[in-house]
Amino acid sequence: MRILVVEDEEALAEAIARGLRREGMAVDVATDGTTGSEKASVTRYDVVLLDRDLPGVSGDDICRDIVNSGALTRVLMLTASGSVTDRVDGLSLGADDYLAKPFAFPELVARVRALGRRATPATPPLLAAGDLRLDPAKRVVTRKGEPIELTRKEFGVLEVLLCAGGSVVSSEELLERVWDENADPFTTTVRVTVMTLRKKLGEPGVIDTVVGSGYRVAEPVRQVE
Amino acid sequence: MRILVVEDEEALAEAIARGLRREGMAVDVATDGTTGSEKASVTRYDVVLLDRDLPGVSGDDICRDIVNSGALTRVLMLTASGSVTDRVDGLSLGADDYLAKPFAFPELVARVRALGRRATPATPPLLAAGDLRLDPAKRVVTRKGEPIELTRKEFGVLEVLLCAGGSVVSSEELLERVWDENADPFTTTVRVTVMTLRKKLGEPGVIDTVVGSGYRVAEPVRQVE
DNA sequence: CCTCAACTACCAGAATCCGCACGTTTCCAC
DNA sequence: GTGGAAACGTGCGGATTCTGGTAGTTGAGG
Repeated sequence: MRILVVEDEEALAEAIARGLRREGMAVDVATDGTTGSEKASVTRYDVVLLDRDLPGVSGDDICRDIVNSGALTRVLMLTASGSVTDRVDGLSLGADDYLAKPFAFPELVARVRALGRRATPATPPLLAAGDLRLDPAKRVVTRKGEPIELTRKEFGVLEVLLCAGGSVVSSEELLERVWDENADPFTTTVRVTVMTLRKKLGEPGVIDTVVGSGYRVAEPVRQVE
Repeated sequence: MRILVVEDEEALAEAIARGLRREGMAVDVATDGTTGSEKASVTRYDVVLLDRDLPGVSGDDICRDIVNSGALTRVLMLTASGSVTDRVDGLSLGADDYLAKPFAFPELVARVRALGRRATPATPPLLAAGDLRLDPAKRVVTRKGEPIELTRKEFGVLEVLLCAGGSVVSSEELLERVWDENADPFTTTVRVTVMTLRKKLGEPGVIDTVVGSGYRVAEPVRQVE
């Protein structure tokens, strides 16, 4: 497993590196944000251990870069502050996990391992199609920068459609994924929700109907900041 | 996003479920390990929230089952004990994340969301023959880059023929694979559908007739991406 | 008690499907 | 080759299914 440690405290950085090497991992070290960013863009690391409080380029920026690059690299954020809001912020930036200093070393190893095991690429936290933007963490949808108020179900439907990346999603699957197990299989509520959703999203239409199959987003779906 | 909460303390389970629902997720609840295991094996959840200390079937066992099933489902382990060894154990069992009780709710939400983002299924390959392209997921067919609108049956027939890779497919087999079990065996609808399909695909002809045997695609079939 | 998301019921219009009738091609026996 | 039968292609109209849309009801949460 290929690891990058970005940490400005040199002693700590080396200690972590030594410990992880003992666990059989290949560890590189960067002691400032700039070289960390460079190394991350050159080498395909499995996991990047990222100190959030870096001088120069901040850990948040590096995290964003890595996530946006679409690489398979996982980010484990390290921070001195262990407050809950900080954690939430870190995760919504696209970090895959979060660990507060001081931490126990076995826990660090376990989390790095857990991240390395994950094969599927990390999805950046913002979905976009055309001039439409959806932020799953903030639960905000905008079109041409204008915010659009959606109900929970409407948001859920749009999120599933965008996550599908333009593939057709049947109303059965929408029901399955947005509603819970008590949903009546014969309900027409999906259709109604799609309709109100379309009305709120406005022109030109974002959601295509594929008769007999389901719905899909018309514009190509991108993953941005 | 489809979530399962397995937690024996009913009050806590419902509190979690309510909170996650407010975030727009579709949440099912199981208050013991057995039903939890059953539900997890029936429904394709994005994330399973798993209490480790369950009466009956333990959380560890359920976690193992889910991981072994090869499903895309992610597991977030919940536990009363916050000791480091426990955390390490949980993660090495295949859980994707770990949270110690008591936890702050925003953090739970952030972690669930981070896990749910990763559950994106693999994209099936594109089928191509000559200048014809078929995307099974997006349900899109193009010729020379120009999109062609097909009905469900037409698309199904073309898909089966392309999947056959140029081999002859009898109209009986087409009927069997594209239509449902109630299809009249003496129907002429396959012939009609093949006709409209040919008309839409245009010249030069893509589908050959093998008199007495069935149909096949003329050009060699490739898989591209 | 009020508000609003969520849902059901229902209708109208459109797309799709499919049987039927008939024309055309292929194949084989002679 | 030639005649005929079987298999295949094709246009049409009705039946069916599917979808968009409206209005009103229910129920949870504040």
